Amino acid sequence: MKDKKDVTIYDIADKLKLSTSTISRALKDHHSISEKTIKKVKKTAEEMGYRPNTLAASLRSNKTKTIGVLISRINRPFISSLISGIEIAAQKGGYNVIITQSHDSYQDEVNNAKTLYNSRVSGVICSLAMETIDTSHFQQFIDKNIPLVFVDRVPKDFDTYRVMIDNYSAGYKATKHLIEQGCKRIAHFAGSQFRNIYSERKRGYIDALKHYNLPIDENLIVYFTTMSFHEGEKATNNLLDMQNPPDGIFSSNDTTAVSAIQYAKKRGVKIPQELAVIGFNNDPISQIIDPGLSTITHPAVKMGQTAAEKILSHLKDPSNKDEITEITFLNTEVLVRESSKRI
Amino acid sequence: MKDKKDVTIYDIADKLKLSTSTISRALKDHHSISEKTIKKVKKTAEEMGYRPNTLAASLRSNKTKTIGVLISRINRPFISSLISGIEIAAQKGGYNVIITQSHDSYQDEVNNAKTLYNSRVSGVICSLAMETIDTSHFQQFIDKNIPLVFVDRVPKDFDTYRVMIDNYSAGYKATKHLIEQGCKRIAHFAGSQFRNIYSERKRGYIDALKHYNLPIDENLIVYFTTMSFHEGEKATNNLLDMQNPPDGIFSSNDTTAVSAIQYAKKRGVKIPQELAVIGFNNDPISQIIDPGLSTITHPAVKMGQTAAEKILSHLKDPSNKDEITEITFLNTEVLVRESSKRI
DNA sequence: TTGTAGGCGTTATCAT
DNA sequence: ATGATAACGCCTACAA
Repeated sequence: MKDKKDVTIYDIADKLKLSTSTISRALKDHHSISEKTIKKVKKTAEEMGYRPNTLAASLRSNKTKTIGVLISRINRPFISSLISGIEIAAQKGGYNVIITQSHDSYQDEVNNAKTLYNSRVSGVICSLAMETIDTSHFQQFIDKNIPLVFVDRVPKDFDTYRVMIDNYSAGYKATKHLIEQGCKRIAHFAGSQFRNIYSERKRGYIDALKHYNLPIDENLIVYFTTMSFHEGEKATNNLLDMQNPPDGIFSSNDTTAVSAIQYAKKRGVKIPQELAVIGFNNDPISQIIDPGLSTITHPAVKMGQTAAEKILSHLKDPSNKDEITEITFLNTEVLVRESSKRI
Repeated sequence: MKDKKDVTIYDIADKLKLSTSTISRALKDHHSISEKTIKKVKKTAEEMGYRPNTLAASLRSNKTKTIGVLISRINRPFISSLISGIEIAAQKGGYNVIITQSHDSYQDEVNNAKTLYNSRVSGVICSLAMETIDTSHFQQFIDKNIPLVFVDRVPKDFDTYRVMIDNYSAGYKATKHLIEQGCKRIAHFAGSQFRNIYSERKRGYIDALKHYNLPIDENLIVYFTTMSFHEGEKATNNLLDMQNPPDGIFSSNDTTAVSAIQYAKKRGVKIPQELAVIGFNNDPISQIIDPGLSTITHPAVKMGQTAAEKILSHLKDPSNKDEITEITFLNTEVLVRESSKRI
């Protein structure tokens, strides 16, 4: 099968004895073109099987109508919902979404940023890799006035759009909930403290304890690197081996919270009576585990949509170019299931 | 902040008193350019902050180095793993991945196909929407010799690359497993029979029953539309209300299998003694539910990788342009957990 | 080994 | 209301 050549506006122009400018305008309903011509052009374009060449238009206008997304890995419930939201909002605005995964590697993130930059994306949405500390590879976007939105895992010190939840308050609420259920020794599964979503959750945890006059025991705070199922098991094991084990766990994600429940059950520890557990994210597994995992809900799809909308509106209104630092906080809620219901 | 203009090969040429062709070639290590010039050009390019304009190159070469992906919805375990695999293979080959969701709507799928076509993607990977029956909107890719790979939810009658599992044999194996556990009345949760992944699973189920001389009871076959948690509950309810309820369920996905387990437990039905259950996909929830859900494993990431590789190799070797019908089957396995272990 | 020139398809500017 | 022309940045025959 031969590759038939694409029909271009030249071909239409030839056929209709018009100029390419007229065709180009007619196809975009330009007001200076007569109704009749517009109709004729569109009809002929249709008949000839014309498809606009986005590439050429992009080159000409230096605009790609593409949003680049930089995330750790797609196949995690929170991230895939996030992307879903981005895609929905982007599509509504006529934008495409191009995805790159860092797999939580700093070097991959740097490379991907470069790739996106080179492909002239109109805007970038990023949730930082676990490893990332230095964020200078994002400066290139700022320099070229390409709107950049950080989502969820945002940097502390980079002035741009940010869409996130109030992790401090979520951590506080989660801990407070356990305290209200009568927990006195609450352990915390903490993520990498380089990612402030985790350090903030921990800060909320600490402050809640303080506020309720409970002692802070550093031995009850476990620092994770990957926050995997396996890490959760190990941590739970260690905690339960303590002379004075915890009676509650506030975990920074659902994966490790679920593993804690499973492991504790295996050891005969009663959930929630002897150990109350609350997680974070409301992943699907949280409602499947028995007892149901109390958790903090995240509006993941909404976050994606919001992030994409920030980009679209920035691109639409080129006035506010300078020094954008806009932080959008989305609401979280404590979702109480059986794993923490003691009273 | 002003948008600084991009550095082009013209700028480099000017600075080095060379022609643009030399620059262009030097940047790509063309053999006809001297080592010295290459080094000099690259150094200057680096210093001037040159970034190749993929757009211009694509327009010129009529190649975009982009793979378009058309799926139902990203935020499902199987799909997000699939995409992850695609992205990994694409990145390895220097390709970008652009994602569109149909949300299982036929119309959206048609629109997305058009969008991808217009953006001149180099290749397309698609898993069909639930609704899709007519697949003529994919013909445009074939006509332009754009490699098209269907994954998982493939059409019956469209001759192109397909990467999938042997759903018939998987359905057969799952049912056989239940039979071997002593089940006599096995129900089947079937998906839309327009999607042959589901009709094949059902065919495997039927044939296994036949092979073991078990009667086929149409009342035990439940046809789902969305295969959601809720649908699973309702179906389970109805089945358990029967005078002669089933003693086993083979479900076409894990979501409904899990809901069956939860609902049956709620009604006091013992799993697996009174009701053995096996699902499909090995979603994360399947190992969280208690008892653990037996299921059919899918190599989702591998499927994505394989699909992307088909495209890359097709693009690399333009010889085999005509009439490609290549079906790749990936292996499945019965993963036995507690939900079906009776002996 | 390097240079010249034309074109990829579209659109904006300036004419008519 | 329509047309001519140049430009977006890169690549590649062909020429030197």
